[in-house]
Amino acid sequence: MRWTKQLIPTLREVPLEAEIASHQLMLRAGMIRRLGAGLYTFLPLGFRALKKVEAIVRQEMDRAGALEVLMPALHPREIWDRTGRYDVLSEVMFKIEDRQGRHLVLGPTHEEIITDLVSREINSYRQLPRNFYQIQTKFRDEIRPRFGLMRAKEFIMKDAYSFDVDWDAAEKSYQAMYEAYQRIFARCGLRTRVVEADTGAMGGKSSHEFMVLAESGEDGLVECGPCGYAANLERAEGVTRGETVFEDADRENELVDTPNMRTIEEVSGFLKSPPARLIKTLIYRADEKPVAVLVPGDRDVNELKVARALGCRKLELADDATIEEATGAPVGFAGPVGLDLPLYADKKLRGYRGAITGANQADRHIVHVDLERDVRISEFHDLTYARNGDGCPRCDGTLVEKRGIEVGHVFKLGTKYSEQLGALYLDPEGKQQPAVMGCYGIGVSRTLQAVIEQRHDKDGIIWPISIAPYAVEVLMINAQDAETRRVAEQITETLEKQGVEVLMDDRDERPGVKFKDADLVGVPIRVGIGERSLAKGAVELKIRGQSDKAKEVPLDQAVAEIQGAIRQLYEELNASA
RNA sequence: CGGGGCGUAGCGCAGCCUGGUAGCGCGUCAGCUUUGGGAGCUGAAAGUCGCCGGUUCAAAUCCGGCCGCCCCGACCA
Repeated sequence: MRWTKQLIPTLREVPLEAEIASHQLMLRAGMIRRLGAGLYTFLPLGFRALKKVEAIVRQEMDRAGALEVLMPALHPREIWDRTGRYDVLSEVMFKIEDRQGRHLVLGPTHEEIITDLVSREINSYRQLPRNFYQIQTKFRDEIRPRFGLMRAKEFIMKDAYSFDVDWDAAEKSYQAMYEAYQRIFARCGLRTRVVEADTGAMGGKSSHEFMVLAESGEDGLVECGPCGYAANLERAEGVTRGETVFEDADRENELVDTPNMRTIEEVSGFLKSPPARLIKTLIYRADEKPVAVLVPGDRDVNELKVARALGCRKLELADDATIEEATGAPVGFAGPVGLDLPLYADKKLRGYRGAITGANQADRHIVHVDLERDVRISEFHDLTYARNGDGCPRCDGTLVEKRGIEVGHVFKLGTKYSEQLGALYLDPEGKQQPAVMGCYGIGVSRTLQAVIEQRHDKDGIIWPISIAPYAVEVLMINAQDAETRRVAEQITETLEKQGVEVLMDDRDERPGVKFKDADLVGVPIRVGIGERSLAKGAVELKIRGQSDKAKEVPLDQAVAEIQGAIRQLYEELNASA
């Protein structure tokens, strides 16, 4: 392919709309263009790379025995009502009406659709296990789309759904997908970390996320070096090794004046006590009923954990009026002593003595609080976010906090959907059983961008050979030189005949422009054709991201060398897998 | 949805406070010169100044409303 026949609108300047490196580079390298918030067109280069990722996903899913299907993106509302998820996912679903006034949604995910299909088509244990997957566009009304393809309203996803006769069999299906995912991401040149994760609105028993470590990642995670424990911050449990008994722990509790001191910071400073000594008391509405949540003053509440501990569907911080009504004091002075609400305390507060809490009176706090002596806690749970330096819940190690981009998520779903939608089969005894399900997602378009986020330098993208839009770029240093053109065209043609994807930069531009664009676009193997080396009967070979200077290769060996370089790049990729 | 910011040529921006001819850099097109890491000169095309309304002799500029985008937060398979 000639550059002059392609559309590769590279940008010299950084577009204002892009914040993170991968987003900037996708725009600058002419891979994508924005249509609206969270909506992107793939230009030829971006689409080529995307198709490479898809091809790897297909190969590995097929290899793992999954069967490719294609389901509609548009769904009748009724199917979502059958599982109650029309309400659960209501906010993220795009809803539309057809001219008959029928209610339709644009699918944010496809559990209902595939389970409905399986309920009709699979009836016997002899037909199990089966795993169906598709690569398709998903629609989610994200509150805030950002970072280009990272969080878009419309994005490409590979989703797979496994159906098994029982939990043991389902576990095998899960393992097969887990391993397929490892291979997929390795083949994309990504270093990923697998973490325990929250199942969220998917429901189900447990799940693992595949994270691409990156500073710009939207997800926080912690990991423990010694034992390998790793979990999404939404789920991670950190063990505190901090003290729970503070000075004057044995004294009776007493009221102290704390005029206008409402925040942990203010009270901590005013009373000259570390924030950890304070007990933060937050009033929530759990399914409309007020409850109090207690956590150490230096900790943040993890509302997902609270909701799970309480078993409530809807959890929100109470408004000021509710707080005043529940505590009898203005906001900022709530405390558990004498508070007539269900009290849910974070585990780390166990044994807290000599602590400080709000007094449920304006401008007052209570000191020397002994949680066991002075308060009747309803339940202790893990209710806070883990953080850097916390103890590992599995071993003696210490947790390290990192950031990551979630590119894959595998769930053990169980029988939730199969029961609700009647995906039942007859076992050998003729008894009806619900299929045990798993579901497995890969954000395909996001994965593409994650590769760039992880593999770039100041000059541009460094594609792994496996998903590069082209494997080789043949660069005419002076496109007006006849011999340059002849050699470039001949090498390009030979390689293309051998099935190599070549981009030939035949633009009549200055060399600098073409070198810069080559680095930006990031094609792995660059073949420079210029008068200087042609005079020596050679061309110049350079691997993107490796060594600064190009290697001169005799003309008659050029194609063989290029093929060798391609092979080597694939080998390196496999070796790191 | 709350807070902040921005909307002027394809991209990046100035002009707005203090109303009066719409500008700069890059890119694009043409010509000449140049040619190994984002060239030089000359010329040219290209803008309903986000939209609607108001004030005014006159609005990119002042006022009101709306829309869009970006950032932070809340939220999120």
